[in-house]
Amino acid sequence: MIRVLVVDDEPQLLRAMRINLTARRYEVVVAADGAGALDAAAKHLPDVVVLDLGLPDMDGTDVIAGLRGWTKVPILVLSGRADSADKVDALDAGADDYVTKPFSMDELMARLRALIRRSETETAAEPAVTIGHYTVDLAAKTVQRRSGAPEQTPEQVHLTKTEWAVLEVLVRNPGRLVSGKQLLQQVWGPAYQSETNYLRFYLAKLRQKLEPEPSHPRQLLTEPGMGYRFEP
Amino acid sequence: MIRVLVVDDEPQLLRAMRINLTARRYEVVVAADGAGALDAAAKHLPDVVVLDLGLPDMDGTDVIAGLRGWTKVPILVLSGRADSADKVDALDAGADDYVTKPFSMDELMARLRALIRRSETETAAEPAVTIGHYTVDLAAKTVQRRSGAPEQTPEQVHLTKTEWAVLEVLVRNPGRLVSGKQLLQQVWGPAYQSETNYLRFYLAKLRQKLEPEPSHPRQLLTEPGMGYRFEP
DNA sequence: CGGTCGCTGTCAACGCGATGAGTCCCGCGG
DNA sequence: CCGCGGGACTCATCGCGTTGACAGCGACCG
Repeated sequence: MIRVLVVDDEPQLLRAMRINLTARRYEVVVAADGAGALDAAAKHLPDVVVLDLGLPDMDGTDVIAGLRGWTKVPILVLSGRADSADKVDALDAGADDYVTKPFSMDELMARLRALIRRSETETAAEPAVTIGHYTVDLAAKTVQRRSGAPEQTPEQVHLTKTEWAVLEVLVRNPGRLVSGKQLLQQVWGPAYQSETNYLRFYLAKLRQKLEPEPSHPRQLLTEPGMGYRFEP
Repeated sequence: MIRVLVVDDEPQLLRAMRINLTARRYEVVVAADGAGALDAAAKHLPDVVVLDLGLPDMDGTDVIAGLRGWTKVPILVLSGRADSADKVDALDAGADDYVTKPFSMDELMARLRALIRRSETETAAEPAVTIGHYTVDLAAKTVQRRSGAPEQTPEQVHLTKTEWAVLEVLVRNPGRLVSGKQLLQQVWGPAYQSETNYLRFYLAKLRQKLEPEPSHPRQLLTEPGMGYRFEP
């Protein structure tokens, strides 16, 4: 869940933000002043910060500087002042966006999405799955031996294009049964529905490469007459 | 030098932008319509795009979509329309910021700086990597022989522009598989998707220049049917 | 209880596509 | 005018995908 730190001294605005953000499935952390904002940021490590510049205890740019001293978290600034000099100061201090009050909540949410989208692509971390003695990284397309695995197992395993395609469909449906027809269509295209020998062949290859005992698979399972299943 | 693509159909605004950007040491490329914008982006590979939504030939969000199809370059949208629905549409289409006309040039420049700052921190992670007997410095664009390397290897290696572009994409994704399509689009632009012979040619050149045994690459690896991978 | 059928796992061989390397041509800049 | 880098084409080679055959196993039926 994406965590948003909202910093503002107006309870009404805080409340409105909390309602809107929660409704959009964000996790919300709030702070009412600059010191509280820095504390909350350090404690909760938010994914994005919405910062009102008109805080009672600190200057807005100082809050930005305090955050930028140790984190690159995206900062969206709210301010009642529309003066362009204020905007330039805040942006050059390290803010990523600047919205003047009064603002449209839809626009604010769109700007938040834009910021989150950009910071997400930086840290695009695809979940890694473990099969047998190996760690499978779908994004990097790598299979590495896990630490603690027997020495004679290869350090890295090479999977071919089709092997990846089959494995990916199974791994993306963890614990769920995938019918043979569904697998064939996803990997080979809609025209392939009955070539179950392809599946047998590639499941055998995957089990040989990944399972400790290929003849007694524990994670790449066959459901006779139904299909295949990846058990995480 | 940071390259800015400015897309607008008003010559006056183009002129003003060019003057301001040039004065601030940016390299400026301009386009007057959507088709020209996509062409110019593919040809010049700008570091940031300033895009007017009111273009004569295409809808603004289509231009954004056309760019986002192959590049993550930051996009700052200019628009005469202050309607929040327009802003939401543009931002959700992939824009990073939205400024309504008339605007303050100082503010626009500050917002550009904020976008560039963020995209720089994304890409400027590891400036130096080692390949074979050489140290590759992406920032300085130099390849130097490492200490301890055999004497007969050249002290310095010269890479051409395209060679750098290919190498850079690979090195910026260490250990991850990069598909041939992705490489082609990032280096040659969106129109190139199937010219895999270019890739073979330049990968061969890079391997000849960097790998100790060009015919048995150890770090610039081919994944048959899938793409290429830089192994750190 | 035995036989047969259907499904699955395994294996070897073939053909094709992708890859790597070589060569030529063209445009551009010195 | 020449040299260099980039693009386009060709060809030999290798690995992968495809294909078919065959054995093992369990279920169902006679």
